[in-house]
Amino acid sequence: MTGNRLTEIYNLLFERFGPQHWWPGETQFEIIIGAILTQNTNWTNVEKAISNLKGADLLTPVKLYEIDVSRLAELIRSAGYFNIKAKRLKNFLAWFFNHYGGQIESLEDVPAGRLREELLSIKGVGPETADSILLYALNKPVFVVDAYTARVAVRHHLIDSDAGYEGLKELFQSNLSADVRLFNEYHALLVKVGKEFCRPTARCGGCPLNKLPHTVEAG
DNA sequence: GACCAGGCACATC
DNA sequence: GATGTGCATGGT
Repeated sequence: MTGNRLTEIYNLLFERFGPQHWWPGETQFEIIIGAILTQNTNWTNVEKAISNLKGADLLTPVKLYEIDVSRLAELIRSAGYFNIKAKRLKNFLAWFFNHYGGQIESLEDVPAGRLREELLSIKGVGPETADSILLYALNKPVFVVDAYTARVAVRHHLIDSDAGYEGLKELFQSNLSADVRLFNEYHALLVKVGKEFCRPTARCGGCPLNKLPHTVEAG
């Protein structure tokens, strides 16, 4: 029942918007850095920060591990919260080098459940960032939840409004096949429809999901 | 000028 | 365990 509804939503979104080509990043490492930088921030702001790092030829594990945190903060200023994000990147890099020698391939060998717990132990890496790294950088079949996911699911009565991150994640993971490409595209499509039609102040006109049972709760 | 954006940690009750 | 607050730039 819910599974069919989730599939119906996916199909409506894909028919309307097509493939989203996520994650926009050239390397696995770049995707991880982007996952931390995009916390509560518009992606266009993150692109400038990543561009700065590339322009300075610093977007490698070793170079970011060695760079001074204050210089890192200046380079990522456009991403917002730049002081705290510089620390968060450093926290991740310290963990990455201490436990995995700064080698992405070493991360890929770790079971997703264990790696998720380890990522969550890093200060500055919460559930969404951890799951984004697992799915988009490491190709593990975990569903990524974000503010848009919650808004769409609640407005279409797929889950209670007081459901937390894990509840939402379980909703999707238990009703869909554990498919990396499906999870990749589904999350990206939810972000797309969220940006265009499912904003906090509702403006649902033209939304491809309007044919579904629907209650708008602005704010 | 207010509101929003691909969160998270921490304080307080 | 729920709720509130700081973190900050840049686009609409």
